Amino acid sequence: MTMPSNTTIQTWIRLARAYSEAMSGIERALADNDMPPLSWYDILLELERVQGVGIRQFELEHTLLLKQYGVSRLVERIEREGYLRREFCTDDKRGKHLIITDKGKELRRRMWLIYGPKIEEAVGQKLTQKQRKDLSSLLGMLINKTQAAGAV
Amino acid sequence: MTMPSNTTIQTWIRLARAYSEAMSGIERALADNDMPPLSWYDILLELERVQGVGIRQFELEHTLLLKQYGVSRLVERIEREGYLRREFCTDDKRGKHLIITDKGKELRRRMWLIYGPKIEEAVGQKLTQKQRKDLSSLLGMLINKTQAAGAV
DNA sequence: TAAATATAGATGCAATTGCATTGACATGCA
DNA sequence: TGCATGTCAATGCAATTGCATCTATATTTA
Repeated sequence: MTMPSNTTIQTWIRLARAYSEAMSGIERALADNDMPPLSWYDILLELERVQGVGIRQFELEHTLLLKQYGVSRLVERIEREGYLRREFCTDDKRGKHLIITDKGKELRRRMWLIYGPKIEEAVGQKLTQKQRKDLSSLLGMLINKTQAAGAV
Repeated sequence: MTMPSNTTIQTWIRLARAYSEAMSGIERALADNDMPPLSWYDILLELERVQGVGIRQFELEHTLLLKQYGVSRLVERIEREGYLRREFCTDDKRGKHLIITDKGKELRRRMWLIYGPKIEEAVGQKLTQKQRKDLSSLLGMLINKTQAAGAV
């Protein structure tokens, strides 16, 4: 593998910068409103997507790019606060099914009221509709498509 | 502030995904080659940019989007391994000047041999030259321009 | 089927990060 | 000058993360 061109380097720098600026703004806004970190939102959204049937921890690893022990402990904390339940699997006794609680749905909804406007501020306000489509399309080319689509 | 459109949401999701995939690949490659995390590289590059005159810790906070205590401790660890020196400022006795050592320059160079090809893999290989320019330009519109340009 | 190997998830311990506060000095203002 | 306020950096303590390993169960293979 060869070295990147200057354009490639600059693109990477800006990708990192754009992401980091947006993300730190989001995390700050959540913390300022006494909300948990964004990772909680991502988990809760995935659980809400599958509508009650539950999801396995290892599925979250792949979907959210987390480490195995990361999921295990994150989920433990979220469960401790009552936003999800862990049920033993009947078909695979090693596993757990994760199921969002009503309280969890409510938290996700409240987090979105903070998170949504921050996305709009960081991305929506800065670009025209055409520019957003172009950017989305180009970013799509960088993403490993064997993975799931991903969460807001 | 209003809620984001679907296009805005998708753009944000892809931005996060593209960044996270690239970054985790980079960190994994560095760790696999017994190198320190990318944050060390960013610091060393900034120090190398200013060529011996040194840089203040608070400047790194803004340039690298780090917390004050984050810089303080990160720099302490890097210093402990001999990749930079901290000198007391004469003009501002509260402050320290950070200066990269020869060993630090050497480490940065070796890290680039891992880092560079990973950037090429994550960005360069996935896009044409025109696409890279377009992407860079669109990402540039998301970035808060009052901040410094940023590091590789 | 028994043994070998692989997978799901948890956990002890060390390293790192976050939060709040502190100490030391600098700056602004009366 | 003398005090109030602001800034630079460090640090104690709690929370989180990383790494390595462990237990339990599933799957493969001979």
